[in-house]
Amino acid sequence: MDDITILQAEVLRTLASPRRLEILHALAKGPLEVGHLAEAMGMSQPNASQHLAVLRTAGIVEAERDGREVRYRLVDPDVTVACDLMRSVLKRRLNRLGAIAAEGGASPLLTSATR
Amino acid sequence: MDDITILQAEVLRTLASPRRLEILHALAKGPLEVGHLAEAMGMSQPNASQHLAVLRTAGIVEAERDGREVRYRLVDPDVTVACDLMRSVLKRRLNRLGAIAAEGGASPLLTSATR
DNA sequence: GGCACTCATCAGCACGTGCGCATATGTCGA
DNA sequence: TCGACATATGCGCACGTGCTGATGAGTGCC
Repeated sequence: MDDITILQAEVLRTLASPRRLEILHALAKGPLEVGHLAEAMGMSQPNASQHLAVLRTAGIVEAERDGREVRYRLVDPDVTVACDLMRSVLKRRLNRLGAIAAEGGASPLLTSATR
Repeated sequence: MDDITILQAEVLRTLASPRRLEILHALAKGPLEVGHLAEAMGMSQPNASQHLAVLRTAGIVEAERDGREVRYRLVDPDVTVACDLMRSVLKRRLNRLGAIAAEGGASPLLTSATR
């Protein structure tokens, strides 16, 4: 099997978490410390630290010490560009399918999203 | 939490499998039947069918009966565009980090890919 | 040095997922 | 209708993952 395919699957699996997507979305606006991040999105500090560790292991974010705080930032904006592209695709789809669903059509895309 | 974020996480989770990425890659060249797909990538028929069911539930592929065979195709090439974009980003990274690793530097991106 | 604070890590549990295997459903030809 | 083929589904097991709670490691202030 292709190495890049396996690597890509790992990165995708890393991103396949609403929490981590939110973290990326937050870090896209600028670097943040662990505590601020945890408080901003209402998760426990260990949980935030674990998610950040996962993102760091995947090479998506990087850490930098500043006193007793640790500031995290995005390594490469290109990954988030791909994410935003997918995001916009899904947005378009939601709008299109939402219009269809409004007149009684069911959509597989929404079965789990609207439940 | 944002609905689109959750939806995106589900789609990413659906794609976060080397097998399914290979399936997408194969379907990108054109529609395929379940048996041909299973044989082409050396997986059992039920396994291929399950992966296709997952992709179909996520609205990434769609099925069409043709006699006793079922032909699967991509619903929207845009998703694969995002995938290819991420793929090229990773390729660039691999090349860049490979050059660094050649002179002794370690990289978190490669820890799991080269093991 | 001692204390308060920030972050990382560990242990444990609940839950989901992928796989092989067996089997059900659907479709065509004789 | 019966048999052969293509696909889908259900079951069970092994494994990975996310969360909580507790603890350890690093840092700055007194």
